[in-house]
Amino acid sequence: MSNGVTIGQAAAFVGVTVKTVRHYHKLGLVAEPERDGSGYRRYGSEELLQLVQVRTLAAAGVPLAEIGPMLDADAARFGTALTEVERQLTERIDELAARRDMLHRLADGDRALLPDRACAILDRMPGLGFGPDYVAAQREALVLARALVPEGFDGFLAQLEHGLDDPEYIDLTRRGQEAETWEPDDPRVEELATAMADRYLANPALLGSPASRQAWAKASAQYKLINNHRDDQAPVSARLTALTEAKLRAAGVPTPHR
Amino acid sequence: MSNGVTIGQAAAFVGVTVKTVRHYHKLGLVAEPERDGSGYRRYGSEELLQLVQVRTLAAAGVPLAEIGPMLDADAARFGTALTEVERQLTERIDELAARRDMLHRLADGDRALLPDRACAILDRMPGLGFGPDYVAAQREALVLARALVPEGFDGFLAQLEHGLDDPEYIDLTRRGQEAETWEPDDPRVEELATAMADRYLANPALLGSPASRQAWAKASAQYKLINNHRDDQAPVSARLTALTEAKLRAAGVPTPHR
DNA sequence: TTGCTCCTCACGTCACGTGAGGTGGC
DNA sequence: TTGCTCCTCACGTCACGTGAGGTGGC
Repeated sequence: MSNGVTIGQAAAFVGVTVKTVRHYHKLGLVAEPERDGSGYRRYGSEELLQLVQVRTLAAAGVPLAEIGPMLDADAARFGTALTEVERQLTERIDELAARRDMLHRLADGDRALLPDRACAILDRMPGLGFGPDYVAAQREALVLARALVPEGFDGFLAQLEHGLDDPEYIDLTRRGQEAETWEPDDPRVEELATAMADRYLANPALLGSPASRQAWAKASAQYKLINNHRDDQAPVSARLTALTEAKLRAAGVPTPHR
Repeated sequence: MSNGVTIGQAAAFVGVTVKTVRHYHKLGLVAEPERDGSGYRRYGSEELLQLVQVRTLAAAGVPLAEIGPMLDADAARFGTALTEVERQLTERIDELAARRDMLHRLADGDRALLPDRACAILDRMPGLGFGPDYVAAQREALVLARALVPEGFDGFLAQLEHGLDDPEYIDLTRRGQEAETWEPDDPRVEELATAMADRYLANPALLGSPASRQAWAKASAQYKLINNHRDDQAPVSARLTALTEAKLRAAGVPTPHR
């Protein structure tokens, strides 16, 4: 004479565990069905419908505490709530798809931290004669720049791209690399700084767009930090940069204060 | 002189809360960075990379307890683990997309419990002269049948479809509906049962395919339950069904025992 | 009789979040 | 000085899961 299905069958029907069904009962999301002679719950289609409703909403990410009120609301408000949940689900799906792409970039660590455009720049450097240490330092600087001054990042990338398209600038930068093996007071440092400043003045794109320069001017503390980061490992480069900036300022080009 | 970004900047960079970053430190998933003079954590690109790695894996659904071992493994095993995680993510995404479709069906409750084919059958019924109570009862029976005897469900649907394509059968069934207003011992019940049995014998598709009949024969307990479910609300129909089945058995057609 | 399902109740777990109570930086 | 960020430590929360200790059905 027992009517309806057991809790195990009901759970299997909607694809959850028995514990989950009991949990929903405890929270009052699904009405307790009648019991049979042995005290077993017996689910009819009424409770099965409730169970499917709750599970569908829960699986879509709706917090259990919101599901009760949703099901109690009238059809109109239930409908609008459903569309909203659907929108959020679509958002979640898109986000997960983006995460999947991110997993791909994780395969080689660097790419996870930087956008493609930045990776492309770093990828070009070894072919242009830059050593691994220099490229690594540039990567660190890019990562910190992106974390610290996101609004100036695109301009920074453009600046670097202009640099890699300017053979004379590349040449000077490569000599700057070698400078690390010189004594800090080597007169060639001063000489190289002058050549660098001249090159900047000859090709102002290397200094960045006005918008980019403004973003960095506003973030002088961060600029300092990113430079310090490199300077700790490369004292001669630090002096070279300082000298070059001084010469640029002398020529009327504003530079973030160090 | 402080090197690196604060915990808040690091958290914003990877898109998590400060608490989450501290949580990862507590679990040992991200190395504790150096502290500055005030005891503040200062993140360099090294720790930022770790943070991005952990977050990317965690956001992809990898349990935190598994992330440590994954990152400690060599590149080859890390790679295979990554592909596996990627596969699972794709699975999750597909599942969420299916959930979204399910939400759509939830908009009108019935459709969430039954596949399209079953809904189509129920949708045809009102147009063929069946009352809302009868359609509702059929819906309940379908829901229970799907939950209880999934392997016999498709056959059950086919049976119903044959019924809706047989005008004489429809006519008899509609009269069965009216019978609910008769006295249980009205002689017309007997008469109708004979006509029903004759119709079944004239159009054996109404009885279901051999495979379907076998599935239901094996599940006689469930068959009983589904019938009882309806009979509670419709005693005359119960008698009508019993009489019809008796006549079919007398004609040599096996019927699940009630 | 054995194994499977069911029952209740209490506690555990996972991935953080909340809040207390306090200090440091612009 | 005010508001914002940072610090630690303890406890809370959400959606169940685990396990104890027991009964019912084939």
